[in-house]
Amino acid sequence: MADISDAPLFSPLYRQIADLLTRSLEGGEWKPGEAIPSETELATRYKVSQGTVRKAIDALAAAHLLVRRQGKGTYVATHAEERTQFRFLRLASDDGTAERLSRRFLGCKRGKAGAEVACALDMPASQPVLQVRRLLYFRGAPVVLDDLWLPQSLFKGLTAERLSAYEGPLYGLFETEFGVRMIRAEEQIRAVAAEADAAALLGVTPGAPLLSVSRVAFTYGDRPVELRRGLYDTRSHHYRNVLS
Amino acid sequence: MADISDAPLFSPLYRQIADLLTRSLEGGEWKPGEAIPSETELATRYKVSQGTVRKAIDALAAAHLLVRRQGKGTYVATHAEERTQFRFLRLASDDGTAERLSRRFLGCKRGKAGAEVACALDMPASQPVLQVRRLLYFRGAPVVLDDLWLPQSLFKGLTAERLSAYEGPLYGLFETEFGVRMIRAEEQIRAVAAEADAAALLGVTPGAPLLSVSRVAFTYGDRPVELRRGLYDTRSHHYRNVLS
DNA sequence: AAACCCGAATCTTCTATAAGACATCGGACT
DNA sequence: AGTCCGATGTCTTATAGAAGATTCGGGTTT
Repeated sequence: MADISDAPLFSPLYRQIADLLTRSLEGGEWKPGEAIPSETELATRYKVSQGTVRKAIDALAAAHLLVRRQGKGTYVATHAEERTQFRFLRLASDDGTAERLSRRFLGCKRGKAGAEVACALDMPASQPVLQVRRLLYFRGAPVVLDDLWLPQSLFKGLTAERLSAYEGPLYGLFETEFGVRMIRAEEQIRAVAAEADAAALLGVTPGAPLLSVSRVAFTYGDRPVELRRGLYDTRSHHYRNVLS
Repeated sequence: MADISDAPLFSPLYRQIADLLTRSLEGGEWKPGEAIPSETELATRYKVSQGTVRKAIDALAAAHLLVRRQGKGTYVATHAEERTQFRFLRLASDDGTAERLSRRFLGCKRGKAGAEVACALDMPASQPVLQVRRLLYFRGAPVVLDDLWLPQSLFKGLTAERLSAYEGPLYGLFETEFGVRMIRAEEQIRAVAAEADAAALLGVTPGAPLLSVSRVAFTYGDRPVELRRGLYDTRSHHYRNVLS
């Protein structure tokens, strides 16, 4: 059984507990969507008070690793069910209507990481990577062209068929099928002119301004596991951001 | 003296205290940069325990309304001093170097709010507004062209001279000179083609892709008090965002 | 005499714990 | 089928002590 001595010393007790919980989450002791043990149960397990466990859980809930439900329990956060997939897709329609979005996968090929991809994913160059290309449609019209790069080591067996078959957000697939849970992401946004191929796929004129969104997504331990570059047609949609 | 009875009933005690504190902040009982009374002092004032006051302060600190400093006290957050003006300006250089930014004000004229501006600022159309235009320079080169619309009722006496004279972030000026503190902002980002005048000011070719950032900034009570539209040259800079 | 160093006192926020209130759900009972 | 009720979660509040920051004064050094 886990014990306090596993955690780094000279750190507040509740933080040590939070680290232990994070490690259990990372190790898959509790799967996404499941409930973790109750606060009192964890308190007896770690030999601390319920309030201390609570404060540790508070920190993880603030980081969206856990979700609290009063009276029911505390659950491992998941991308599979949450309708807030808009936590990672920040595109919204100008008229504010919630639109059904569909998608189409254009390709899924194996290759070796170039310098840029290797750098972003913090891996040696020419490591095997998986490249995926897809289109997102809002109300039937193509709006987003996404290119993804994934380390093959983590996503063995990922094929275009499995991508097309899975319903729900991509990060839900990664989580349930490959045990890779995205925690956090950083994006770099710029305006670019549409190249010929992207313009054709998005139905815009070549040279038209597009939003370029480069994302690196991280899993536990701040390990980068996905590089994504999206091109957004922002004529009737926009990237929404909240500064708080 | 304030009392619990001022707060809405049937809400957790710590939230009631948080609301009272927010009202005091809004009313200017403690000015930005100043320290608020200690937790124990507030506890005796509101007739609750120190821990409850603490939890209320925690909530306001999480919303960046207050800043805690262990051993010293809790301070009212301010835009005037914080070097994290990059909480609202998310532009970063591609090479990661921290650059000194300078600015130049191009104009400051009075007028009446058009339909769009009035809608964004939640005011009747044709209300008097102030329009400001400025350029931001990174390393001597123009990168951002900003247009601001402000309700004249809140910013009486704001002139181009005062804008140029003030050192530090614009929101610091608003806060210290006009008592308007920005709490939160929402941005809509899109890619647009440079118009002739913007292209000339930013030193890009007309039609070049630019990042368009429309921001509505809110003060206490979620009252919108600023509309801002920025055009960013993203050839060697990018808008940085963190999804967490 | 002036400058400096170093604790004690006393502020502050931070941590840990305990006890009771509130929410949810399922089974027993009417 | 509807209602009550208890078991089991989280949520709220309270309290005591620990840890960090500042001030101030006495002692030492320059």
